Amino acid sequence: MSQVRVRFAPSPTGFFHIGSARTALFNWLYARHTGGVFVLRIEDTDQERSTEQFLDVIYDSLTWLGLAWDEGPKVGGGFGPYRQSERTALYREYLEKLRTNGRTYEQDGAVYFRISGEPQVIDDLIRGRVERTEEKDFVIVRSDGNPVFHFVNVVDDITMQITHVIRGEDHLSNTSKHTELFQAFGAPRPAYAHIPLILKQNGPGKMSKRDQGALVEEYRRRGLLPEALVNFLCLLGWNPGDNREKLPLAEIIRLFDLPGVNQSNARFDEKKLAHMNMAYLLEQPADRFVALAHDYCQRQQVAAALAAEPSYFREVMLLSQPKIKAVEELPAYTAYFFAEDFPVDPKVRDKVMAKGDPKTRLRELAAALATADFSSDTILEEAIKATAAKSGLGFGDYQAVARLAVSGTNVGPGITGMFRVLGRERVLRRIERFLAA
RNA sequence: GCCCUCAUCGUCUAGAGGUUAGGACAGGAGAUUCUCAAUCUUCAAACCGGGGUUCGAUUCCCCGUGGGGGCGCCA
Repeated sequence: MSQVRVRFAPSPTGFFHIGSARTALFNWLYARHTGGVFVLRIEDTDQERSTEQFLDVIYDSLTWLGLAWDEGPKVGGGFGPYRQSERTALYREYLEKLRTNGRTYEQDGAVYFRISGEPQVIDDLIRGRVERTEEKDFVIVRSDGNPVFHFVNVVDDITMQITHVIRGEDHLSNTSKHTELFQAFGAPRPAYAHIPLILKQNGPGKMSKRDQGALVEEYRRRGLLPEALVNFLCLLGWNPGDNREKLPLAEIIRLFDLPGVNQSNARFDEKKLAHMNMAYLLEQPADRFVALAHDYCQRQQVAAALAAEPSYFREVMLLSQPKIKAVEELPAYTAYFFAEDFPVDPKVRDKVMAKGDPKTRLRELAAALATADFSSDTILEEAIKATAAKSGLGFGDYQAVARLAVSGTNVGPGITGMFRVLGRERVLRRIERFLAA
């Protein structure tokens, strides 16, 4: 059997949609699974709407997702060029074939394709047998001379020797147009696999570019891990056949196959994506996590964090890694590590100060910390416990007020780690200031 | 309107002609911790309706209903 050749064929007319990402992903997975070739083809025949900016969005998004193409723009290949705007001679040639066969006619300056009207039957790898009869002749070249999608799509699939067309279900009804054209060219047609659509999470209809969470670029900007998004997208319409959900890409590649793809549309669930992202974030090696945090701070221009010593920045981020759910929480979560004028949550203050004798506790703590060893969390913990024991109290009686004084809030990493990273001087200064206020 | 397509917890899904219909996210309740998370335990939550076929259907078939898509000189 000859090598599998699949293609992802976006048009650069807007930002990169999550549905496009999944279509690209399924094509890529199938190519990797079968040892085939993943072709990127740019469908830019709509000159009105296509732009170079959106072309870069496609390249950047695919690269970010880790979906490298084997043939296509930038990497080349034996079936180029890979932008339809550069293949006009080929289209003219193929149009001529139809013309000589008497399958075209002109009307209002446009070229129409004369359909056979025969029922078109496809044996879809996902949906089974689908039969549809095309009823109307359709335009294949616009009056301005530009060829139309259905035509160029088929010509390119023929000339690029595409073996499997994996695309969204929104093309299922169009397929009869395409098979008519394959027939007219006398060319063998590829196998089809129409994957279900992604529906918007609220309200009716499929996800569109305007919907919340629809753009890949958005996730990237927010610091989402691409591997988390990829894993999540795989699960939208496919599963490994057991109860596993978070699984390595290599394992997905090994198990992925077209008949395993679902037939029903799936609703997008950002909560599940967020959970997946957290799971991946938790297991990131320290260096990668710090790099992600730094990238994000740079993009968001978090000046105070960026101004810090790299080793200090690293300590702060590693302290936060097990506590956060997303990189985008980092600036707010770590603000008090990088500035003395951090905000104090009034509600937390009222609550903490209402119970017991917090100021006395804080004075006792300050006295102990003045001589304590700040080099390790456990030593600090022991020191605080010893102080508490003198008053017949426990660690918990000091924790809340200490946290409030030093960070202004009631959420954050453990206070011992917080103290260690901040250092004695800063911690004592904050406590003094708090007691004086 | 015509055509295509789909149908299991709120959501993503597993499942099989006979199952206590399983898992995950979200939600509830506990446990744990130094707060908040995470983690662990636990609760609640589903086979769209009607006809068939069958000893038996949520599973197979038909109809209906509901959802989604297509019907562009967009892709």
